[in-house]
Amino acid sequence: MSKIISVPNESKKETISKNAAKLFRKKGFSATSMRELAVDIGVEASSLYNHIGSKSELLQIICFKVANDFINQINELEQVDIGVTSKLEKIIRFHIYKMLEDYDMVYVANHEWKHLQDPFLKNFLNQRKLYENKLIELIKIGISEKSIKKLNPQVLAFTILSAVRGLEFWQQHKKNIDISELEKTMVTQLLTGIIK
Amino acid sequence: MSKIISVPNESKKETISKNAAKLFRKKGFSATSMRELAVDIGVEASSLYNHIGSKSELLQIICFKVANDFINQINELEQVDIGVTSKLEKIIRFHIYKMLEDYDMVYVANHEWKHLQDPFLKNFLNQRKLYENKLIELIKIGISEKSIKKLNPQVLAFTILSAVRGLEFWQQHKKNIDISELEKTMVTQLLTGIIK
DNA sequence: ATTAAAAACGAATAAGCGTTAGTTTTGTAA
DNA sequence: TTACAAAACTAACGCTTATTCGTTTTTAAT
Repeated sequence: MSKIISVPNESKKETISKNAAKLFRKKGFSATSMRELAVDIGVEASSLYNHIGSKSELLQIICFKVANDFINQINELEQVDIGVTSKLEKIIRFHIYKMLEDYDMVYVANHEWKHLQDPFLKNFLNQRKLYENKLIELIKIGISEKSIKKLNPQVLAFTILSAVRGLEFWQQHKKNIDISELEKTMVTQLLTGIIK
Repeated sequence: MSKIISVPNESKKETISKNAAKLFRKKGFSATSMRELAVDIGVEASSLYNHIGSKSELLQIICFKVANDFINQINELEQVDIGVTSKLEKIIRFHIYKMLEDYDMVYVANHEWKHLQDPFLKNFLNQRKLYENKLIELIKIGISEKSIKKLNPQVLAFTILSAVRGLEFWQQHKKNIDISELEKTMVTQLLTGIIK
């Protein structure tokens, strides 16, 4: 066939990964074949192996890219000197931004991580638990500072994470609704309800 | 091997379906083989076909069982003469109940429906949209009655649905937290926040 | 123009897939 | 005991899978 076309500043591995993310999201990891991926990229399946090690590696790249992005954001936020509720709002808005920006990858990291193989699977789950715990700690501080209602912090954290994860919905409804209204509504529902 | 053991009042098809739901949840539909399913049930793979038509049929059974349960509940609720916020609370509590009761099936219906084949795929998505629209209509009534804040009803509905979908988390944390506290926290966060 | 590396190709491999066919075993009722 | 149907078995089909191999083409540097 032809050559892999990659935009400048993007390696061929990145090009393949992004196409893989799109397919993994649409069809699921297991139901996506390397031959399908190859067709989308415009090359024979065997040619892909000049750039990647395995199908599994593609999933690793996607999942850990997303995990790192979220971990980095919450780490940076820990340094910033603003109130707990402002931090929660920033976290929610970052999820919204990420979901609209890197939809395919975030979706795959959320839904297809279970097809990672050890040690990557364990590693990924550790990263996720780390993120959850940071969020829970933040909420606990808010409760002790009396800026957040005294409810179960774990449940509050998971409800927020589940709600923002549901932003996958919005990829389909992008046109019907504008982002600022989306952000306002979600922040209000998730935060105003738990702020004294 | 041996025979399929099914509890009384449960057909062998139901037994197979429940085992399939457990596997589909753990490994995904595409990554689950009929041979694995057969091992779990204690029979050869080919023997399954005396009771079911195809692997695909198992997914159909699971997805539409769940869809019908939720549609039925919201239909019954339409007849009841209580306030909008009470109805929303009942819906949230029903989701919590269902997720804890029929975890495997609900999870599969939420995550693996994309592997349904037409016309079942289209049918399932129609059912889901129907449910979403009923919820949105309920919220719109609440807004016009001024019992709910004037926010985007579609976003509010999807945030609720996403949050309750996230109850999958809780299957792992079942021991750490009791259900009544879970329900109270979620209802408070999702409703008190949007109720004037 | 020569050379070496990078990246494409076609063909093949071994394993696993859902499913079918034909046969044998099991359970049930006459 | 006989007879019939239900449900199990073994074996195989045709197909797809990820990946590897050896070879050829393309690209870029000398």
